[in-house]
Amino acid sequence: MNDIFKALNDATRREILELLKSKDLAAGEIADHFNISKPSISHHLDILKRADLITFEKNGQFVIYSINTSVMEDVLQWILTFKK
Amino acid sequence: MNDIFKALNDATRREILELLKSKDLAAGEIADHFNISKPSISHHLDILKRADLITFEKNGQFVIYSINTSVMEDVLQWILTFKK
DNA sequence: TTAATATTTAGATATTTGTCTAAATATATA
DNA sequence: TATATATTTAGACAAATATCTAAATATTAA
Repeated sequence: MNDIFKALNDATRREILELLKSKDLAAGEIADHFNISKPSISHHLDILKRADLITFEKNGQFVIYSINTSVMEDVLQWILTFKK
Repeated sequence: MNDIFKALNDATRREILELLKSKDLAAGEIADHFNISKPSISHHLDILKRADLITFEKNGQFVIYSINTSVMEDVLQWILTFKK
């Protein structure tokens, strides 16, 4: 739970998830959406990976990232415990 | 959304919310549950307040804190946009 | 009014975090 | 093989964060 909330606690990372909601993207395509260096985006992707919020697959020289919505279920359940 | 995720990105603050789920508590009662100084807990309460995740009411020399679940609804809706 | 209790504010400090540039690695293509 | 493209790793640095102690503020009670 710690890793998930940590990953979600950054506007850039949340926006990456929004992008991947529409379709899978290569690391470079993701980076192109931001005014942030590629290494920084790579670091954000790493944090999202650790939280298992995204997965990736190597395709030639590209690395294609996909969202993993199953982890969102855990957050959902946690939130629901607060609904009265 | 930023303030909410920031507030939730800390185990102590999430535990404070768990405590308040059961019942309203004074600042000191909350602090008694942790091996952390009262000023630190006061700081955590401040962050939860800013995120509107808790409310408070002064009662004599005590300050009674309550959880505000309505904000959880916003997180819930955000999470749901990822459910396929 | 003085002392005790409850809480917050102020200021300091060590750790974590987000960002950068430069360099390394991996793959594709000429 | 040499060069170009895609991505990550390494290392540095400023800003944010969680914590502490000491002091300030507010309220109650003797």
